[in-house]
Amino acid sequence: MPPPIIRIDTAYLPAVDRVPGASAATARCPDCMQRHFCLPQGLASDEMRRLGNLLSGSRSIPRHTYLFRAGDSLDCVYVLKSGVVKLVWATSDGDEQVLGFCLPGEILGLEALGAESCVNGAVAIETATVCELPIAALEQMCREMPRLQHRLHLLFARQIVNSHMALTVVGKGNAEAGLASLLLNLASRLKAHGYSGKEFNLCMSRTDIANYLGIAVETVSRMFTRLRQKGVLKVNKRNIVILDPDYMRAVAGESPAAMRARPGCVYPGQGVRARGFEA
Amino acid sequence: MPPPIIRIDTAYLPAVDRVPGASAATARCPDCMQRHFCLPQGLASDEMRRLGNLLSGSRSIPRHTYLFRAGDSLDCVYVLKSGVVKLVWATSDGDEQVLGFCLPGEILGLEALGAESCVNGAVAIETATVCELPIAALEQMCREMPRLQHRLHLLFARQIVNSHMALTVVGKGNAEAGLASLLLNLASRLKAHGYSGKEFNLCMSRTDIANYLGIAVETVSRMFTRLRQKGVLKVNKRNIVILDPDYMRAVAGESPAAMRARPGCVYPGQGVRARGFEA
DNA sequence: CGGACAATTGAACCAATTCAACCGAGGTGG
DNA sequence: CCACCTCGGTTGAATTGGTTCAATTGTCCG
Repeated sequence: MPPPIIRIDTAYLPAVDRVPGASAATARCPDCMQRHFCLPQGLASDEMRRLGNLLSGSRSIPRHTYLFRAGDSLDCVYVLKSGVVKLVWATSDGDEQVLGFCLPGEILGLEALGAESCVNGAVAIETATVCELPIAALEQMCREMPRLQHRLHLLFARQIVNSHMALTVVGKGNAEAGLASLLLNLASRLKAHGYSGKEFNLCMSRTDIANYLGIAVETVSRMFTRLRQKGVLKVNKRNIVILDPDYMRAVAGESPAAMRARPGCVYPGQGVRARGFEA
Repeated sequence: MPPPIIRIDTAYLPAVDRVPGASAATARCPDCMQRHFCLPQGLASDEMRRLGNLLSGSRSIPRHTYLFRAGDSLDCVYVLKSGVVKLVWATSDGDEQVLGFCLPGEILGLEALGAESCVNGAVAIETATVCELPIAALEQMCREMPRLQHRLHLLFARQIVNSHMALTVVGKGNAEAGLASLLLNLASRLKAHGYSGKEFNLCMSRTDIANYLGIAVETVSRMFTRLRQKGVLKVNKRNIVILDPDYMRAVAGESPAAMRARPGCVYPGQGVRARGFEA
């Protein structure tokens, strides 16, 4: 029987990308392979060390178990070191709604930071390891370290933008666009964390994807085959290769082309600098 | 010709709820009618005063003008004192995607806080007034005032939760549910800020609603008439009265089951300690 | 008044759902 | 070892909810 650590570090990677030696499970921030993508990004080394000392260690979350549940009052936020976690929340009719997926290097539980309890749960899709960051200490440290504070705000903001991106795509009546967008999003997030932007393993089931995109499982399946038949994707079970990123972007609607000046809308003039965002 | 201030303060209110004397446009935090719902909620009076001094004054945003645009680099966040603002972002094919609506007392521009530039724009639907909060000063003050820091985090978290709620509703293939949910959401947010939870004026056009919900305008119209025919809503132009909230909640799917524990509150932990959710 | 725009309604069409059968992989137990 | 079951995934055929196209009304505003 293979040691579980193998699956942990490589679950979301194609075989070729595996980094065999890097056992990140126990590393503190300054030694962690995620340090350049994770919360402490941009911190000075002593700041990073302090942040690392804050961590109350790593935790391993087996597949299909909850990291936290709706209604839990969190006193920590979590940084995902490896594995994949899905964010869910329960609808009144008993089934769950998938809100998003959390990839390695990303942060979990921010949405509960100022609140007393969390409205959504987090389930490991693929065996995961997380760092725990006590909220009180994190807030204290943000007060002392402007750079960390700023970084935290950036991560907050990203989460919002990410949700916004999901909104633009989900339920636009276009299943193909939704799937394409999700795949591009996952690819680029993995790429941002140092992995291949072209090939990756989907850790989530078709059911989860369908739930997230607000479409039926059968439709997800059909869209995969359609994209495969068009030669845009190579699909082998959950291993995905993006063959034609341009086409993918085109069908996805390419949400944040936001930077184009739109004629037909008035400009207040006062205070707001439009200053041609170069195209 | 009626003075514009009338429209500003009452645009989102049914006539009966109007508060004629309250000209909030120039008030500083300690005197502002929004102070109990807005950013400084829970602050001590001297803290509130300090925050108020930070404000670089109020700005008025005429209808259909941008508060900020995608690509702008914001050095302020904004607090909406009156009016309604929609958050939008431009898709590559030239049309816009409505990401959400911002109601009085809510905060704008958080999503740009840590970033270099903003990916989404903000347009006044109804003539709006905002307070400007220089980001640098706000961050500085958060470092000095833990309560404010915590409050800011809460507002961040709410925005995320709000996006999540939108996600669960949009594109569930059920237009009626989407509309019902939006109306309930608006109603409860207005209620949370001291207005009627039953009757209100929709400030947004059917087109905006359709865009936001990811359905066609015609469908929005049909859903309105359907809900009206069922006796659930009273619809008069943009004036809405919710006659049967239970039915509304039922069709809306009532996404976060957890949220039913606290009636009248969309957000997690609105200052209220909500321990133990049943179920 | 006339033009532009918001909203509503009707009819035809189409994409995605639903219901159903099927396949392969994995696990279990006789 | 094979029979049996379950589960995730794919595919087919029929149905439907929402879109699209089109026409109508009403309202605001120059």
